[in-house]
Amino acid sequence: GVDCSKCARNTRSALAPPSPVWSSSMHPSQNVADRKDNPVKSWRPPAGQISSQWRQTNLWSLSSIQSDLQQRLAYEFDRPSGSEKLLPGRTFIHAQERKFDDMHDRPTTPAGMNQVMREREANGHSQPTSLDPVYSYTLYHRDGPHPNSLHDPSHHGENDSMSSRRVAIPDASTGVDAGFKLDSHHPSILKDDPPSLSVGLASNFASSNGPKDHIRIAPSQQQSQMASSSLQKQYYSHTVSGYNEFQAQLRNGRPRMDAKARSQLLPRYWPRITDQELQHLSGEYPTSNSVITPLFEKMLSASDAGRIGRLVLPKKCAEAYFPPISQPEGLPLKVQDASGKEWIFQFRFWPNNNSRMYVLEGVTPCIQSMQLQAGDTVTFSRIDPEGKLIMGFRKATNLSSEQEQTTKPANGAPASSEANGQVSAPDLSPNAAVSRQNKVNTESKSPSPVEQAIASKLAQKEGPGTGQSSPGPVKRKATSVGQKIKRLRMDTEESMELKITWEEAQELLRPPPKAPSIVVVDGHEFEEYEEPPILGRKTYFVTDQSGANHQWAQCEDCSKWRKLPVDALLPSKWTCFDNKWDPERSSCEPAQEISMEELAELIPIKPGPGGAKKPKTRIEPDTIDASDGLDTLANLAILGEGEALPSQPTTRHPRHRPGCSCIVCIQPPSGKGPKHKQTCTCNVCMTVRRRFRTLMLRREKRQTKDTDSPRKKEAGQSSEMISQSGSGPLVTTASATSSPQKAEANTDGPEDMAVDHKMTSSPVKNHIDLNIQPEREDEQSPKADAAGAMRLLRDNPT
DNA sequence: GCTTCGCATGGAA
DNA sequence: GTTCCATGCGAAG
Repeated sequence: GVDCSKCARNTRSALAPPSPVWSSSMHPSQNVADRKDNPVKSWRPPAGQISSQWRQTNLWSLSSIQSDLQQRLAYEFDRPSGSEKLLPGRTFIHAQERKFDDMHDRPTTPAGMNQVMREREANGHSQPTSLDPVYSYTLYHRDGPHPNSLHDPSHHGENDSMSSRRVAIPDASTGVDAGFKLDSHHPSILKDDPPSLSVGLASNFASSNGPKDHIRIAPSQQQSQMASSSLQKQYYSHTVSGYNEFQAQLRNGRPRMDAKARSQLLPRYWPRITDQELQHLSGEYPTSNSVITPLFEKMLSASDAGRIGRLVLPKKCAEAYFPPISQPEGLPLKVQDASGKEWIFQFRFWPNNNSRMYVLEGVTPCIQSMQLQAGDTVTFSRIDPEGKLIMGFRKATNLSSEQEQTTKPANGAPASSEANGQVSAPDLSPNAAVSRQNKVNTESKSPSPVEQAIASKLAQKEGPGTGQSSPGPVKRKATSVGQKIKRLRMDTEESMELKITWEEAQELLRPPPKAPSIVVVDGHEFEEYEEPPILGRKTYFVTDQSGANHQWAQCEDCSKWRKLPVDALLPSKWTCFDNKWDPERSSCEPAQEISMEELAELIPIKPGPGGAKKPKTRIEPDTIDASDGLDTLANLAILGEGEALPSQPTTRHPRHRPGCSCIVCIQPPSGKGPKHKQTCTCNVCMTVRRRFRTLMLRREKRQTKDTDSPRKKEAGQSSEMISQSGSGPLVTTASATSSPQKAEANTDGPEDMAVDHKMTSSPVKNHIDLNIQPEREDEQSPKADAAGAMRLLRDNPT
């Protein structure tokens, strides 16, 4: 690459104020040296070019492949350009550029624009018309004949077909026009894509966080009046595509394809731009009547950022936005960064599997200049009408950005530029806007202890600096940061770790101290906590032989186990001194209440000191394995209500604190959980039975409201079913006479449970469908209800 | 032996 | 199954 910043600056100053003039000092015969003679690294633009760089429109202004150029020009000049004059896009742009305020008066229909265009072009040309090949070449952009093809392979293939090419001939345009001709001649995503319909003004810009496809900088002649106004910039939204589509169709002589083309372009290459980046850009080109068109961006892979100096270009992007090349040698491509430096890269391709692989060679100096690493993102934009290709970058600098990449679907752009303030140019990351949003999210949401713990653990795993974007080329797979990020995939090992961490965290979660509110959703009551669960000390819930419920916790200091009430919520570092429930054992000195051996029978610990493991056995034969989680929670839920229930640690649904018997808590994971005996009186079975009764009561009530006799009969049947399903005393009579509302209200309530427990401590014979939804069951036919009830009670719950 | 170039390979989309 | 593309790798300089 060549640092032509001086040239660029000089040019800029010499041409100040830069006007979008299309005079090119490059003579048609001014040749670009052969690549061998003028390799990229040593290439310097001819003096004549330098002064014209600032205003000429060619992106690839100094082409070295003369044959390619001449071949193209020969065709282009021979080709009638009349159709070009009917392009509405330019017309539109004319009006737009002539006066910003005219935007409101511009024809808003394609036809109207078209008309304006005709008039304008018929009026002649106010701008220099000297035609030089490079200029023409650069103005010109291939026009793929295949609507469904993002690019025209013929223009990139060795058998380049010129059939579809058009010429942006200065005779048909002013300089301004030419610039937009360039734009309009871009047949591919970029060209059509630029959502050229001007709907966005400064206000839009100011309020928009979304991607910007087009940035319009106010005409210079209006700057004085607009300098202090936010209207200085116009920004084109991508949302209005009607005109754009029409425009594209006209100018391309074929159906517009940008939408499709864009869809063909992988989202990770979609350019996005943030407000701040727009500001930055507009500041970079304050006097130019320019439209900034984000083209694409790419996250640097290890190879891209490596010393080889080759930046692999996405094929579609290269073919859409860069000049067509027919020879593998390609051509030099001039790119300017936001600071004004100009770089010359060799844009070329390699044959690859009957396709091509496009690369930019010689990017190392630029990459180094920008201090980019793998994982950072480079962006490519174009400023029209200058037609300059601008290269920006975005550093992936922080963890949040990385996380954002992993959460942002199919788009691997890294950090927000605002985050690090390293925006260098039109930072067009697809994620920029999302970055900001993510940033806001992360700021507004204080991480929970679990999140912090996980983050901390991950950070430890990754080690310092790995949260950053640049992992460095440690090993090949690991260096593919960009790929990993952009593919939004988490490393398998990492994923496992995260899972483990989360599982570990689950055991430590406790509901927040603040009492939850009850929310009824679809007939189910849920406890809703305003605060996230807290990290607590792991305890074991136990029901001793006397039926009393309590939990055991281990002192952080002395490792002695202390018996605590079931409702005790312990901090993560709990010690005997925190044992306010048992003054006799509120220090580490008193001995343990029971021996370790005895304790080991209660909770899953080793008889020796320390070593609490997950419960594998239970002291009560009919209890449920605590490892089964959800039903454990169901049991646990009832514990707080005085029911005699087995001991289990609370391992899941941390938001459902003891007492919660919601459908979530009582429902074991699908396919999990032990088979319950018909005589099982565990809480799950009890709750299911109770719910079933509630269901039947509701139905009975409704039926009673409608018609008496059939309903009573059915209710009787239902009751019979229940009575048949259980071997013990039945609750049906009492339930049937109780208030349905009360029954509903007390579905999960202690009273209900108490009654249930008394009256239905009998085995069930039928299968209990824990997925049953009483409210929906209500909607079923009585027959179905009966069947559902039978199904519900057919077997024991699982 | 090192660097560069150009193509091949294979995983991922 | 096809295409893309990150990167490996041998040949050449």
